[in-house]
Amino acid sequence: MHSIMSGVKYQQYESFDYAKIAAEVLTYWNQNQVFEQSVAIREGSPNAPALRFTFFEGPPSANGTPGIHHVMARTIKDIFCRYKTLQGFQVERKGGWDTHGLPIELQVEKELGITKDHIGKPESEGGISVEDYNKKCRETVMRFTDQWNDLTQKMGYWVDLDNPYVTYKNEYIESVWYLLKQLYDKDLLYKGYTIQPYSPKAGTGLSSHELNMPGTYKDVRDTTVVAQFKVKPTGKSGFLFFDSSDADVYILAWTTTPWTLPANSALTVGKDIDYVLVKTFNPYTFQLIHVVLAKALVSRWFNEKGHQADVNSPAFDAYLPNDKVIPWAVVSEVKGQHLEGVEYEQLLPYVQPDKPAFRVILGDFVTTEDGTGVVHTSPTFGADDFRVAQAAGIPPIMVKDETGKDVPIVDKHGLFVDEITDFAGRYVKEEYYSDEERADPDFKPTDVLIAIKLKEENKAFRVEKYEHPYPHCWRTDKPILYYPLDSWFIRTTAKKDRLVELNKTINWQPESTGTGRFGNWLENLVDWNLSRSRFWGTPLPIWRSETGEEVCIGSVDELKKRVQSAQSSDVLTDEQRSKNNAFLEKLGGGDYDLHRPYVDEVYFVSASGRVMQRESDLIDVWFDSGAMPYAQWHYPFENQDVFNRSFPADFISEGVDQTRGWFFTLHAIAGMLFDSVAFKNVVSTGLVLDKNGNKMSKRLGNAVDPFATLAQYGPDATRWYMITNAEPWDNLKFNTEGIGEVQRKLFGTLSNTYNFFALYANLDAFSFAGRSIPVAERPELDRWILSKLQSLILEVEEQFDSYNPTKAGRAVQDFVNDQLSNWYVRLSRRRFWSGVSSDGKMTADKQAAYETLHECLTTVAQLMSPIAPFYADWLYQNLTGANTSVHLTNFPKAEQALIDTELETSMELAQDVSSLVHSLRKGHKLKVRQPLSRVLVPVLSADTRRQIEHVAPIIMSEVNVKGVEFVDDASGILKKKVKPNFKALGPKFGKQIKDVAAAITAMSEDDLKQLEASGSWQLPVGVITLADVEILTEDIPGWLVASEGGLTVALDVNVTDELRWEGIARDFVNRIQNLRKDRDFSVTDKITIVLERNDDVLATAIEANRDYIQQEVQAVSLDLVGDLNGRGPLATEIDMDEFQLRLQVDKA
RNA sequence: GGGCUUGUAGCUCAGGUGGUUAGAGCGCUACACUGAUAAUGUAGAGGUCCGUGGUUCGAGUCCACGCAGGCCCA
Repeated sequence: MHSIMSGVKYQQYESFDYAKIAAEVLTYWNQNQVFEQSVAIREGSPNAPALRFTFFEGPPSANGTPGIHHVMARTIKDIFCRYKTLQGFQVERKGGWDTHGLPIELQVEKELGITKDHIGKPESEGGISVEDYNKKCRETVMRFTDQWNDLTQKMGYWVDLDNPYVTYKNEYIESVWYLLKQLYDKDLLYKGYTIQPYSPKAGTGLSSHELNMPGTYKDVRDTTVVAQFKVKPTGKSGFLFFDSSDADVYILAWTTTPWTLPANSALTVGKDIDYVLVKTFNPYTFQLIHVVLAKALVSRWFNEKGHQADVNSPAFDAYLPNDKVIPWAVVSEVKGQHLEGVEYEQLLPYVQPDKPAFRVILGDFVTTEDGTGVVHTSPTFGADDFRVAQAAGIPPIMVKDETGKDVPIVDKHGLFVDEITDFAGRYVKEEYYSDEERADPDFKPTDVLIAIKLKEENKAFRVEKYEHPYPHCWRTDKPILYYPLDSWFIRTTAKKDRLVELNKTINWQPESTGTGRFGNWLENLVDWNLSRSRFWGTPLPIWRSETGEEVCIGSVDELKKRVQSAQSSDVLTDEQRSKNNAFLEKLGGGDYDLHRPYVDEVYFVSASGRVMQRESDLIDVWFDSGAMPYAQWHYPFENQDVFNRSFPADFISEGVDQTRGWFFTLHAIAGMLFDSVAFKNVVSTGLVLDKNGNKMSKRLGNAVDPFATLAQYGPDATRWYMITNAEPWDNLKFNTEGIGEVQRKLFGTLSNTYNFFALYANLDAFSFAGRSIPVAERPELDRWILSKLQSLILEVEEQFDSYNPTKAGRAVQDFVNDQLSNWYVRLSRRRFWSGVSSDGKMTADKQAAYETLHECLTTVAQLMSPIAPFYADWLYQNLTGANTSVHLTNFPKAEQALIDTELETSMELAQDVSSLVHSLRKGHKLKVRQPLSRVLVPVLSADTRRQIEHVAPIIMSEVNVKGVEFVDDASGILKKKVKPNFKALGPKFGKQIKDVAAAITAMSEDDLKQLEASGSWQLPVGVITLADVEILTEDIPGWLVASEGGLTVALDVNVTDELRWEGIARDFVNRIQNLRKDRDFSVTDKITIVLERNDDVLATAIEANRDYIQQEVQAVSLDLVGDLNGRGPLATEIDMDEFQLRLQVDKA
């Protein structure tokens, strides 16, 4: 931007550099601490306590660089905080950093060139101590803080970065521990197990990312079994026996892991899958059987040659053992949901469950892609199995270990336990045996032995080898097992109903995320698995003895007391005692650390005199972030008052991907411990995609650099584009060209409008000092734009209040472009450059114009300031001249009294009529500079007539006609047209509507007159009234007519001599103005004109409009001479349509 | 595979409760304006409203089933 003319009231600019404007405003904010002020000025007094609006910042992780989507997310947050500030609320926003978690650990592993296995190993083996490793994590996690802070500043996100909460700080962890202890005391924190990938040979669980490493999945040939589960004849299963002629009924289930069959406790079917009962023979025992499997998979297991249409086909009787083709026939068909609850006999009854099991349940993961459409379910060896079994109340098959604890039937080495008598001590996977053992000719894998046993017992329908991909441990290269591993859980299911209830009080934007995605998630809640087997995170504050005595620690003080009391017992070893001492010393010195390994080296003594050690788990980082409402204030150890006044949050906003992340953890903790929501309003935002709709990724190179974007376009246009282009919850296809468009369209127009104002205001030394001309006394146009302005304020306020920044922004944009710039300013231009009365004072009209435009611009600056904070401040301060930031003002209050809907309607008619006239002129090549005598507007109602009369002068000047005339019905020259009003006719005539519509369209003019006169009209099918039709005029015979949307105008295109002369005069003025401009004359320079008289028509036209011309071009003289030759070098020739102007123009 | 979501002009998007002629901006074409001027205005062209069925006198809009993209979860 380049400022010209300094030392005037309103700064004028030659050009606009929006990025530079933002940078200057940022400096201003920082120098004047505007953000701090914006919070401070809303501080209440004892008599008038502050209205508070609480916002929670979802902490970003600073271990990566910020992307353009962060600009989007933070713009949303910023908008509503700024808006509420304008509304008079005090909005404190504490920043925060998410510092724990797997991504950070993985990054550190990568940078150190190590794997998880190296952590905690001695250096001599190439390892790194947990202490050093965590130190590295701590350094890494804040590495890009500077970049983040820089972005925060440059994009104009107001948040307190000086006192952020940091999740790795001791105070934060202590608060988290407090919360965990609260849960523990309410019996909402317990130790259970989950099914996880586990490598028996490595003796360790694998994380999902370890499972995703390349080469993990390998094709293997496994022995697979279709097992026959014998149905018990009960009321539930009766229908299966109805047609089975006393033969046994079996449900078929396929498994690629036969070793899990002794742990079977349920069969899972799909609710909507079709199943059939098939009569056939077992291929190994040749017994007649009836089996149940999915209809879609019949052909997978049965040979088409054996198909019998009839259940009683003689083929069944003719069947002999070992016949190649086994006959089969479909007996009946049933939906999966009707199989639910059917009971069956335990397949391999080695171990009895402690609750009823062995029945059919429903699961959403069942497919008919392969197998039999029935899934053999063993809750100890499958994650899906575990989940559906738990939901259906089916117990797992477990045995007791030596300490009395429930354990699965396969031990941690991959061996069957003693209870599985036939296979006790055998590895479940043949790959776990050594190569030598497998080389023995008599060696048989356990799966095969199981298959043989099943065949012999008439429990196997098919045994076959099958090749499929199976995950392997990347360390040992052996197949993994899905295996139950210890985990700590939060019993969210216990509070599910309350969480669902509380959710209904939250205002979700968009609503569907709350009712749908989040609501469904709550409805199907499972217990929250807190455990993570990692190093850098909040340690689980639970200590346990070998016999299961437990204590949960809820504060540093409690920890200290526990350690101290342990020191006074004689149970600890010397080493444990000295570790404890070391910790106590650090605690005393204040330089303690609640992370691993330090808390692992703290030992308690239980009531029964046993050593207690910390459970090695860390907690899910999501608990960290969900704990921020409390932990950010170190609640309840400090700041109880701050917490109490700022909980729950009024507003939060994050990406929709956080639904099950932050949104949930906030909600769960608040609901379970405080019986409250954590937030009242939430905006979940969509993704920022590239301009082709693809996900942005650094790898693909289509990621947009936020710093480059902000540098090129400035933050205001960038923010405005992001907000107004798509609603925040829709995905945004980010295209930088769109920012350019916003810049030209909105900011360019607005800047031009401001500059226009400044130019003339400075010339006239206008200075805004409130409304000196009462609005009621201002011209139509002023009252109209002020009315529009009030409507805009209401609209913007409503949209911001309902958390829709997109509609708020679009409303401002429409006002600026369509109403203010394109109509108000364009039509008012003349008022700004004329209008000085004889005594040199401004006329009231001009004063009104300045005041009106000024008010519109300052109000717009306020309305747009939440979205475009820098530019709005710049504009506001330019306009007010005061050194007061727009962000410290109060949101404008709409003045209802100024809203004149009648006037707004009138002006709309003026715009429509003008548009139609332009269209007509264009069609007849009559340019606007050629004056015409009149437009004719047919009006059927007095209202419309009055409304247009109001704005007739505006129409006349806009389309350059001498008059606006009306024709009404009485004139008799209108040709009317009638159209059916379907909305009214529909309910009345229903199916007959087509006939009615045809009859109405066919009405003659006489018919129409009768309808108008009597108010009703008889049709063959019934009576219609005036309300059932729409009557409009579309034509005036003999006139040039255009119509649109029920409005019709006719234009008198007859150009009289006078009109023609005036048109020529206008053209002449135009050419002179061009000339003035070419010669760089100043706006105030007076001139003399000498014109050669070379055409009579031209001369007549000039003479006839001499006064007008001289005034327009500020000519003190206008002489027509016979011949310009010889009058000097300044003579000019200009083409003007059919004329050739030869003239000389000089400064007077 | 499940839940949620999106699909309207070349591009980005509007289109309360169903009403017969589906809109805007950008881009494109033409013209105008030239005292807001690297600005501005006006007009025009441009559509299988993702598809198929259904409900209805009438569907971009309601219902069902699909197709394609996206997010989350398996």
